[in-house]
Amino acid sequence: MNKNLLTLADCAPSSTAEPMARAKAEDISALLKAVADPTRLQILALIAKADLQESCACDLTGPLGLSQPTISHHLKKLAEVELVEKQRRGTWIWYSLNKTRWSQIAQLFA
Amino acid sequence: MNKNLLTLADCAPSSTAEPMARAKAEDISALLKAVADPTRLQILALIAKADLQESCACDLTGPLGLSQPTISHHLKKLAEVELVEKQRRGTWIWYSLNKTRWSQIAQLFA
DNA sequence: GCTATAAATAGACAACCATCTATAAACCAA
DNA sequence: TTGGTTTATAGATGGTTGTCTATTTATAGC
Repeated sequence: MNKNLLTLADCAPSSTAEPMARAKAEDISALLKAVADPTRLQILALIAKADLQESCACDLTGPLGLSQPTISHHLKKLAEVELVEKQRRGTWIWYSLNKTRWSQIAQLFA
Repeated sequence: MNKNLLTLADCAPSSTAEPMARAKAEDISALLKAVADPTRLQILALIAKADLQESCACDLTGPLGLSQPTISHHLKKLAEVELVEKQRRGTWIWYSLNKTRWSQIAQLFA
């Protein structure tokens, strides 16, 4: 996933050649699906604006008006594609953005 | 949608303030959902690599192994969020990428 | 008008997903 | 160990969506 979508298309020799490999399309799709949810976009924005750019899950339920398991579910989805990272400090688990992964998405559309 | 997601977060004064407006999150989500599908990513790549960077729907069914209505369905989704544009020339309808819209996505993750 | 081709629509169906409640697991402090 | 707090998991449910077949609409040529 080191080339963007448009240049990826150039890998094939002609306009009637094979399409982008399905497996690669599914990889990119999985990453984008994780971001393409309104609640997860709000979660990412909340983390980004928090002090030290990290939040614990319990700080997200209130502003978003969602149950704790629902927030946990979304954070798991974001962690699965490595868009957020978790770090346990005592009772709390702190979530932060993986900016490398973030900019990889930007590269896809550059 | 003229600021990216991370700076959008800065609009709020403190870490306990309101989250990103739900309506805005849903707008961005709708755009990203349109791209976050493996078949639609393949369609976009096929259009990008085609001669003159445009394809008619009938050129997509073969390489992707999908029915004509399914391709039509995906092209409609992409057109709804203005990621592709359509132009009728006789019997065929030619689809091309809206690169302005494309780069707007890149801006979100810049 | 008739026929052929391209694209869109309608309707059906299976798979996926966001959310909830209820419960369990992990951790800290007495 | 007991109790309180935070996070994760299990299971259920309603809504969304990708795909298909069948049909309709639009255009071109005879």
